Amino acid sequence: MSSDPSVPVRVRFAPSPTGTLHIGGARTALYNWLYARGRGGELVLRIEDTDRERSTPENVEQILDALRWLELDWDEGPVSQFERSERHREALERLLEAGVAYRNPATGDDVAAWKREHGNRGYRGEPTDDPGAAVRLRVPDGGDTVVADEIRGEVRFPNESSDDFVIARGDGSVLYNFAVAVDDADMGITHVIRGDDHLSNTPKQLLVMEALGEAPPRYAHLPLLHGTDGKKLSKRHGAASVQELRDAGYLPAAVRNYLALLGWGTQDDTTIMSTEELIERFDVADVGRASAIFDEQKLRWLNGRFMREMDLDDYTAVVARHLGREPDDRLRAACEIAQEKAQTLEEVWPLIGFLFEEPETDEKAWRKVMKDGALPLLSEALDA
RNA sequence: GGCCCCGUGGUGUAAUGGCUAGCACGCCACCCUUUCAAGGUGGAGGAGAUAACGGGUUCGAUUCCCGCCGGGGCUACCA
Repeated sequence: MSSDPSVPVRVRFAPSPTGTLHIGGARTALYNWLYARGRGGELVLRIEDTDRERSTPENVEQILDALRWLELDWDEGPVSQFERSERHREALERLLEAGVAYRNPATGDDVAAWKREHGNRGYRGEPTDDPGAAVRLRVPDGGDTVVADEIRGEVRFPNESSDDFVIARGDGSVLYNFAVAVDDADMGITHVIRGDDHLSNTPKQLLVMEALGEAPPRYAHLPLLHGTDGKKLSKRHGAASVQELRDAGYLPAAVRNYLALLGWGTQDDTTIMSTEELIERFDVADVGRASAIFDEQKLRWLNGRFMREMDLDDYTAVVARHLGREPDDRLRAACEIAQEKAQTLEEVWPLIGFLFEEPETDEKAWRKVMKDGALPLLSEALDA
């Protein structure tokens, strides 16, 4: 991604704590991290928790936990967006006073009705004096709002078809698209790297920044990750969370490598890369435009490669931690055998477990095999 | 419905206005191995009417343009 080298890169990862971090979010975090680390820039972690209904401390902790496991560190934060409400309120007041934003009581149904009468043009409402009404931003009637995207090029959104959208609730609390614009500007974010699902939100954020007199950052919208059903990956569709990957016995380094390859590739076909190499080679401008499907088979293969390349002491330590055992000599000896076979940490125990615990005898199976006097026959063979 | 994005083998990707569209995963076979893996070698698979499909530009298009179909996103006083 090209940018003014005199301005240090400053990116942010801004998840909303409405559930666990799934692989789509993890990839977004990774790309931001790789980009920042590759240019000596900074990564800010911001928690988009303005939805008080769905945001919980547990979910925030889940996200931090996932990030730590992935070994993706950040330079600032976590910053709670909700705790910045004073700043948001100030900015909102400014727009209200300038007349760029106005209070309006219209509901979603009202807006839909208005649009039906106006040939689907963007909603334009009348200001009201009611201090308890929601606040909308005035969208210009003509022209386009254009998003200069590093991955997709210039994307134009005709203003005429955009509604005057709500930026604050009747109680004065601000909405997502407003808070994001204010925060990105305030925090001096230079590059916004996020999922494609935000591309349609970008003109709104651009309009807010313009109203505020702020210069916009650069944008890069990553293609979304889809499930095998072709649908957007989400928690609801059972998308794998980062902690599930951990429990399944994948190595953070392998996950980083795999995730990096989901939407991005090297020109020379290099597949297996250390994190250092990833940092050196990755550029968000080289990310593809098409959505990708998460393929666990390739992750397994990649993970196996990483596991086999570890030295035995590290390997034993990692296995011990996964199993909740002590990395003693016995485990080390067992690991030596398992290392060439296992693709994931989970696969290690089935391979070596018999060395640590008495195997259970399946009575039914035993009887089935030992019928017809097989036992004396075998004993005889053993003696001979 | 409106606005927007996307479309290279099953999956992830690479290169390219012009040799047989490359690589990886997966799949098949063989080798190695007491077994299973791992590893090695080779192969099938993108219809010799190949890049969803149909047009166009061009001497020539997967690559540029248009259309269409399909998938996806946004369209909340959610994020």
